[in-house]
Amino acid sequence: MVDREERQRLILALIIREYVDTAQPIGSQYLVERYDLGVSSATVRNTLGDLTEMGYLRQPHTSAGRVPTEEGYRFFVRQLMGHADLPSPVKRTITHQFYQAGHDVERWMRLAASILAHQSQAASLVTAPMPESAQFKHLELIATHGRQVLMVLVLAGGDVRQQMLALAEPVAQDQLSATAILINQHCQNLDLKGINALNVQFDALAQDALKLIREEMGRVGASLTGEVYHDGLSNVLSEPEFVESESARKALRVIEERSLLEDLLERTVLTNGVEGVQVLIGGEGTWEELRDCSVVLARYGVPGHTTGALGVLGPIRMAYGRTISTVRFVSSLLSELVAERMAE
Amino acid sequence: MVDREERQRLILALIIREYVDTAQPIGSQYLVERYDLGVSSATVRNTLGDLTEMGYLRQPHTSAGRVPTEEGYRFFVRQLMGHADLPSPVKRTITHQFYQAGHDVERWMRLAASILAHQSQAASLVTAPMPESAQFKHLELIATHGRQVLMVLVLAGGDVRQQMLALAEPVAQDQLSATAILINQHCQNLDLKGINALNVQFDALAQDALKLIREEMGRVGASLTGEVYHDGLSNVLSEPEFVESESARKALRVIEERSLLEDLLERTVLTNGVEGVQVLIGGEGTWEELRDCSVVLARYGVPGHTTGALGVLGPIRMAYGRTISTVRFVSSLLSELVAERMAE
DNA sequence: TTTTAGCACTCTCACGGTGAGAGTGCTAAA
DNA sequence: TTTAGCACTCTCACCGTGAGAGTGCTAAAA
Repeated sequence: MVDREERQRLILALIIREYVDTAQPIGSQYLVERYDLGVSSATVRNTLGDLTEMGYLRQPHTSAGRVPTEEGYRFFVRQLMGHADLPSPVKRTITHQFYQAGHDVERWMRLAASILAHQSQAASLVTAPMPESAQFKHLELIATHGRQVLMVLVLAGGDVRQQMLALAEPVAQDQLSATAILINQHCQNLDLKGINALNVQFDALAQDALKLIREEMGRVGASLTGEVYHDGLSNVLSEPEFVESESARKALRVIEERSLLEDLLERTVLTNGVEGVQVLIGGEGTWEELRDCSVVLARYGVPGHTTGALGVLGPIRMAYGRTISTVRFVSSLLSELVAERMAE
Repeated sequence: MVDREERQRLILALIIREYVDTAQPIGSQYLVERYDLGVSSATVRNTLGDLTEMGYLRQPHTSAGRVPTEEGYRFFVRQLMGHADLPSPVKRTITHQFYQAGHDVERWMRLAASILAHQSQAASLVTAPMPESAQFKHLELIATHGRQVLMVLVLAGGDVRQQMLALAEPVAQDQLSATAILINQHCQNLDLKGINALNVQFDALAQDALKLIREEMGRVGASLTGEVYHDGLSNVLSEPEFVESESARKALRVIEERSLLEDLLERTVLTNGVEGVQVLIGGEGTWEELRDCSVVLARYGVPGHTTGALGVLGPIRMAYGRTISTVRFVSSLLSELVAERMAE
């Protein structure tokens, strides 16, 4: 004889597993036929009644089977699911793919998005790693043509930024190089505050360059999310819950519209102090656009220095186990890569 | 009394206009009520019969009104539509927005995608401008940490590329700078062929750098499409033709899957010799994924030097007039910007 | 006290029939 | 060549029906 509560947990887990597979309401008879529960369907029915009363299951209509509620999924994720890891061969394959991408951050991002989308069969999103504060490393000024100068600014952590600098009059490359060397000497390893506090008499050219440098460094840290990569959008459209295009539209907008996505990320994984993978089910009452979907998010990078976020967006009826382990693994991998890159 | 053929053209145009608005089959009575045609519904019915026989209209079923066929749209776009331009105030607004984006190519791309999506109420896509061949302009080698060196390569046309160069042993910045100067002297304005033909004895460091330069320059021109920007994906999901998610999925895949998109672009606008805006209606029998949608495409940039592509993807029932003029205008604007940037 | 068999009950869904409405094509007259 | 008139066809919304699924309850069994 099994403990009453034990059976409730078992059956909730089974219903979620089956429902994630089939997208069909699950009945008592179906369960006893497929699993060796050792009890009759009537007993299962009692348990189903309990779980329904507890708010973890619901019936679409009287004569239908049970479907997990959002609360049911939450309970499952928090208490029932366990901490399964990705199978080792999968991990090795993924690691290998990142290894092949070399030092190219853009390729990392695309690869991460592709892997997440593929593993979870849902939509994925990855934001480029963003330094939380800018630290001057190196400057180059390169004459292009006429009064336009290309400024290449290297920041700590391997972040490279380019800007065009429009001068009042043409300047020779020699003079540009001299100015760059001068600025490099004074600004080495300074942050924005340090550069602002600099008390040196620069010439007009250097001042122009410094102005642009300040602007560019000010931009760093102003936003927590950089370029956004995504993949697998067409995956979610094949899910039955997104056939009424309205919920699909809302979900798409979260990925497309930068402001929505930034709000979501900043209020979840990019909040300092929060660690690990976060699971948002059905918008959690906060995000109307996510009412019909779930999001699995994680931060990656080196906290306090350079971080980004990644995650998966799919139907509420999602294979949380696999998705969460993939998100966890890819984020830890990216964290390692970012840390290595910073050490360079 | 109006010429028979004249009436056919008028009525086809009216049906397309109405159908694009309402997405409902249009009947003879509806037309005579809304437009002052000067003839009875019976006459209109005869004309409808003609147009149906010509293959420009069809009936979803016997007792329904008429709907344009793909052939009908094609005829409309080619013969009936005229060459309406965007209203001047709209043009001014758009021009102003690009002006505000400064010299930032990434912002141009995002802005173009946003404008196209917004104006056409459909999905838009823009590929970054790609030089057709690489010409060496300038090189910088910057020590970062240990054996990792940041290589910044400036190509003609303002294209800047960065790569990490991993050395066998650490090298001081002085020596890196000297090597860069050396390479700059020898490679100035050379293309890949010229660099390969170079007959100079370089030291190990310079040879490493040159190897990477060759790789990077070889990458230019290898693909005709660079980074792809898009916007307005959620627009198309609101169209009634995309409620059955299968056609929406196929359309999304064209935008998401690089290989599909590249094939499409290279076989249409990026084919040399083709000029102006191209309209593909219903996949034109060639692209299965586009069977249920239309694409309005154009090339932009400076032909033979640096070009990109842009376009709009929407339902076949699309407001071709407005979309085509927007695509034409934005592409000409981007062409100007790219030309200016090349002159710098 | 827990489990189970039995059973009545409820609800959905697929099916077929029906009638209103829309739009047509044809015919014959203008 | 155009038009009025009309019969015809097809869809679509509506309804009623019955099979099927799954339930909750009750009373007996363990």
